[in-house]
Amino acid sequence: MTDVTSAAAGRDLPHPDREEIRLEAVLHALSDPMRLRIVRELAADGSELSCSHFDLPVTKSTTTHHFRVLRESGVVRQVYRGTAKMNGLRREDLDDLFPGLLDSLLAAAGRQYLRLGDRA
Amino acid sequence: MTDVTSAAAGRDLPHPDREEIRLEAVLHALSDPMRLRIVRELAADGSELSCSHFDLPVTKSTTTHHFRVLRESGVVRQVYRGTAKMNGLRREDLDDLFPGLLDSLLAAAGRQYLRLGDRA
DNA sequence: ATCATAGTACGAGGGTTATCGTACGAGCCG
DNA sequence: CGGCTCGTACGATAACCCTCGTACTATGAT
Repeated sequence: MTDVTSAAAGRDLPHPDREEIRLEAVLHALSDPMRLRIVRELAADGSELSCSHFDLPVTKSTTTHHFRVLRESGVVRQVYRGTAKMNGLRREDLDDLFPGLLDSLLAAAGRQYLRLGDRA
Repeated sequence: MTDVTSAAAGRDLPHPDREEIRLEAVLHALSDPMRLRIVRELAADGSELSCSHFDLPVTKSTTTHHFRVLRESGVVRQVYRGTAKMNGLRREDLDDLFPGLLDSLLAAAGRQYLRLGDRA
């Protein structure tokens, strides 16, 4: 049986409630190039992605660290599914708290990418 | 004679060119509560304000530090006028680089203020 | 010239961050 | 079971950041 909602989905991780999300924390999370890149890919894809889907130029431990920062700041929602940990943007929560902000940020990041390319 | 454009206006400070402004640096600058507060006041007022106009709960040296971060990230433009140092938001530059971002950011900050009040 | 005001420079303290490496745990597959 | 992959935990390191105090410069007013 492969019920996604069963306990087989794995232990769950601490997330801030919507009301606990702070703008400063979100901006800090997004001020790191690696994390901004993760969020951009997440937004481009639209669905949930595993941590290992991202091919980042850092080690596994560092990757874990960045995803934790994103989760604890309220930017992403993380769920275990089997051995994989799936990551999804908390679009609804963020749009509710800060209407238009996420889209502006993604647009700004996209523009800068077009302007400067990959060079960090 | 009180010509504002004369050399009497004082030495000038290094600012990043518009094209050099990086989103990550802007987000980092705005992720500090003190600096976010400064930017909010600056936006609310609309005109240039001196450093000493702000009544921040930190020392003068720390205030100097925060304004430098804001200037070096391209968020504000600083100009000496007599003994005062005037600060203005770089609205045009930011709007050109990242259309809508500053307004979204300010709106988000305003919303959070209404929601949570002053308590940092 | 004297003094007050606005801000700077420098150095230090204490905290946080990004990064790594190695060792470990938890699900899956043969 | 045994091994593979995914991700975690922990410790270490080096860099960075916010804050302060003290000493200093520069401009304007008396």
